[in-house]
Amino acid sequence: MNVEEMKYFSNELLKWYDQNARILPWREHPSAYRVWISEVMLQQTRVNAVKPYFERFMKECSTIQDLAHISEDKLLKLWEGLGYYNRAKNLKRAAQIIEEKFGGRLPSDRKCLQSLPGIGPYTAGAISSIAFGHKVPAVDGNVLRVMSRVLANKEDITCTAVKKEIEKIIYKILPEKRAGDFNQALMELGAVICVPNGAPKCTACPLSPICQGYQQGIEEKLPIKAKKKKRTIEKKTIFLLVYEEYILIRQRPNKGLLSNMWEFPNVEGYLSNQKCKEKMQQWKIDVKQILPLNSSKHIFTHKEWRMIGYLIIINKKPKELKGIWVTKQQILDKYSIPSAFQHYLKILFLQ
DNA sequence: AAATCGGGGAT
DNA sequence: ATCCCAGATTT
Repeated sequence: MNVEEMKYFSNELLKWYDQNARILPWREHPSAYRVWISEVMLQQTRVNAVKPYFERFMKECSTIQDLAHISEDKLLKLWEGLGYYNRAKNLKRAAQIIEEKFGGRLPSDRKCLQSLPGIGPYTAGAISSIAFGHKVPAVDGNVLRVMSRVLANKEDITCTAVKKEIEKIIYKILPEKRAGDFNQALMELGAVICVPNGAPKCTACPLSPICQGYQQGIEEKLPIKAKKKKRTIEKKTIFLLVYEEYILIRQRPNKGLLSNMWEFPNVEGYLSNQKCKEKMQQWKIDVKQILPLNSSKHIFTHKEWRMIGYLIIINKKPKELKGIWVTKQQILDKYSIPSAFQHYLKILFLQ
């Protein structure tokens, strides 16, 4: 791209953004804290999914100081259902570091931001440019797609080298004045016009006159991405253990998948009705009634849980069982249960 | 470089 | 079913 085209790129993109920017909660009085929280929530997560979480989070935890001292229960509850729960833990850790080492204020420098947990190359660039106006790129999936089309670049955008190459090009195009708007505009264009999976809306695109992919008629073949590997399948049997108005839940380990989230007791594999009875004996549970429940499945990025379940009404609270007995209300108020268990959680609430 | 980590909406 | 999302971190 020559200098003229880069000027055109920047000018037309900003002009388009001025007329088409969506009204989003984090764009209202965008403090560094609000930009930070929104950008972390938006990692691999769609705008519409984030909106309600962002507004609730800001009500319940409106400053860095609040965040540095929030309880884990409350933090996970605010994040419940959003996914990638390490994001929430990293937010709190970063808030504590910001209090200790940065005087309670977010740094503006990109490299400095990137030293904080949960803030990588993209998020550091986004905060630095959007909240502080620094001239730094913020290259996310949208930007990679838009640029691979504009440049008709047929390299694999999942490669680190290609990402760095795009960052360099963006840096050259970035305007001195409105770097934050430019970065947001490029992402917005990717989300609204230069969409993935099928036909981008090139006739409505301000960059089509300089888009090489469009002019070569290969825009729908771009970007090039390596194929993902298949998901592994895991079978599980879920137990809804109910004693009077209490239900047994347990906390997952603090590492790995859904770490520190709460779940219903479960075992690997499908247990028959008979094997389920035996398992209850093994756990020394005084069973009153066993009811088989409908199967359910939950798809993660890299694995798939196929589940069956049993509703088990019991006569006495067993002592030595791992977990805690809670009411439905306590689950709603305090304990975070991931969406994977939604099917069985719903059954519980029908009881 | 590849694997891990969630959940949901669009196609 | 597959893809992808305002990615980061660990292996």
